[in-house]
Amino acid sequence: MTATLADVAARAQVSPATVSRVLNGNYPVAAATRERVLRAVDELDYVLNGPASSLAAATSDLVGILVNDIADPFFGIMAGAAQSEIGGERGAREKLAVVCNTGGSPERELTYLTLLQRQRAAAVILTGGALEDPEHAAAVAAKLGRLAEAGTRVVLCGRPPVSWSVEGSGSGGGPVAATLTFDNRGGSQRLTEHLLALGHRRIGYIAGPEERTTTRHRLEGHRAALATAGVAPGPVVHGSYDRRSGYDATLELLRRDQELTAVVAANDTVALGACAALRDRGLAVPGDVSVAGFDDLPFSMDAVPALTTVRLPLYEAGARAGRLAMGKEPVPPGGIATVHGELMVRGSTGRARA
Amino acid sequence: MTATLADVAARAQVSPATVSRVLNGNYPVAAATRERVLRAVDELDYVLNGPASSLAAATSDLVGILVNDIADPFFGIMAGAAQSEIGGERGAREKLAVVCNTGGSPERELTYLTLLQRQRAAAVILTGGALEDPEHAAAVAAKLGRLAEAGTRVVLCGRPPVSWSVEGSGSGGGPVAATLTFDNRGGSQRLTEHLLALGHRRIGYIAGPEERTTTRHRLEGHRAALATAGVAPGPVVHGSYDRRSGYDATLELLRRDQELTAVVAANDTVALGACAALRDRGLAVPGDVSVAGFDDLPFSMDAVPALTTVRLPLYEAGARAGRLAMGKEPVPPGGIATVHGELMVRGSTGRARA
DNA sequence: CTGTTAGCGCGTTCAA
DNA sequence: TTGAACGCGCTAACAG
Repeated sequence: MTATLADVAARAQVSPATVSRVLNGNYPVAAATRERVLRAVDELDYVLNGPASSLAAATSDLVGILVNDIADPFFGIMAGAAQSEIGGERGAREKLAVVCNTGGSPERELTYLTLLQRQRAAAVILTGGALEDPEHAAAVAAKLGRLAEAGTRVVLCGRPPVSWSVEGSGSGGGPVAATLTFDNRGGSQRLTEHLLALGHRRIGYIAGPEERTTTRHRLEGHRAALATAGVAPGPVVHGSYDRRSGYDATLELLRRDQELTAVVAANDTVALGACAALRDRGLAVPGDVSVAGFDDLPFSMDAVPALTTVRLPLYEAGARAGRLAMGKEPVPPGGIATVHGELMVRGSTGRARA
Repeated sequence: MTATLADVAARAQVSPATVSRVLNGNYPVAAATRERVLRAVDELDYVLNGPASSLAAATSDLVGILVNDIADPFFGIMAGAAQSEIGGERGAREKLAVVCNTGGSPERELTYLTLLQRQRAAAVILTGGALEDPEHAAAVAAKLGRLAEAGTRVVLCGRPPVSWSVEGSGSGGGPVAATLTFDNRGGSQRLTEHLLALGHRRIGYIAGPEERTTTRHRLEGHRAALATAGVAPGPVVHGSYDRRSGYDATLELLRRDQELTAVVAANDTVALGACAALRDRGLAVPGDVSVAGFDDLPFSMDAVPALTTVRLPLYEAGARAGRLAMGKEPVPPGGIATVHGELMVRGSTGRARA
């Protein structure tokens, strides 16, 4: 049988309460007593019963990190960074930082939130773009409200603020403790401006999945740049955030406009697919067609040619979200901070061909 | 305040026990009663208290998936696959599949195992190579033993079987319910044979971190192929599993042997770094030097030239590990199944230059 | 500084 | 098919 607190107490000849106190380290305990207790713990291979502890204390040490696609380094980097800030909490109660993969499915997102609510999670971090379906957005907002009520800290990372219908009194920022939102629109706009400056006038755009905030914002930035320059928008194709999608979409773009001189992709992975498609078509990058991505994932630098893209400080943002979730860092004014991207000009973009 | 089982019972005018029964669906309950209870649950926005439930039932619905590096798709793909098999359990008790990022640190690995033991996890999946340090291996084996004793199913995926000192009676396979091990040695051997067949005789090798099973097995396969062919081993450099490491190691290899005609890398990411280094040195791939990787991650196909590598069925293996952890699939004979890799010959390897 | 006393919210006997 | 009673293992008052 597994040893319990009482067993340890008996062996150390103290009361269960004392054992609890040395384990949690929240109360003063005589050094000698502590010593004895720790020895007993060791001898019995005692491990705290998490559920019992959580039940009694009405809090748990679970922290959930929701990601859309765990196989995508975009999320892996953020999640890993957040986790490293949460796990390392020395001295205090060890938190169990845990990542949940929704696969982009709205149902699974809600399921995971419910499961975390069940566990009375200490905090929840939602990463990446959100679905724009109003019904689902409302369901998530409601869920987050209930989590917050129960004392769970909710942090958003790389996701726009939740629109919170102010139905109650003016409690402030709704259920979300802090939001780190990415400036997808601005980054995308600067990227397209870069292409325009290189003389490109016929630019195809490979957008992400429809109904997603990230997709829309990046597309809006692109269009804003075109509009400002008085350039007519080129063809747009939607797809998922993977390489295959970029490949197929590029062929479709070429079908729609043979004269394209540049392709802007929803992200780096898609951009790589685009490069592959162009090569297979016998088109040189950037000689015939320039290609640009977004995010600046590690592999983008190694592509041939290296990818022009917008660098998002994913690690830093994830780490900050982790600290915010742990209450280790002050919440930004208004609860919202915008994280900006940096244009990285590399070999995949060049002057437009005549 | 959050609603409790008792609140629901009061509203539905039944006993708490009955509510528990409809929620868990393990006992017969009259349809009309169930209906009333479910309505009450809905009206009160009731969510089961996980800790209380786990305490009473002495089991939890948490399943832990340990990975070495969550930002690496190698692990992301396996973890995502496992999670998808675990999450979708319809009808039964919803499991919370959760991934824990050890970052390759032995301490964090043990910490996470303890945390999962605390939570009385239903199952634990350990993915990827293990550290070969005997002390740490023993500590992990002991931990797994305690987990198994407490009823946690332990599954290994992409990791060699734990050597289990048979100290007790012949209980069989030790604490591990099932092991899916990758045939790193065989795959590596076939890869090197491929290079030998192309006429390469001076082959550099970029190994992974020292003291890791994956590193050793892949290196052994490589050496076995050389020995069989009677070819002298070339230079070997160790590094981490990232692109930078591949870049630096390649420069070092060239320093040690100017006449190298091929470089074998610990994995695809490292291979990409190697390609970059060669290019920067003015060497063509595969014209001057052939390059090969391992794993066949999605981006490897898109590299220029596309990477010759060994394809590991990561998704399938992860999914199978997930099913094994859930007891949805029969354990392989002896508790151990070997997953083989497939040699993928692509553009990055060619005939050795004269 | 330490022991005693109550529950935390739920699952699971036992009866009915 | 349902209800009553007990206890899971621990923390948090309150004494001492």
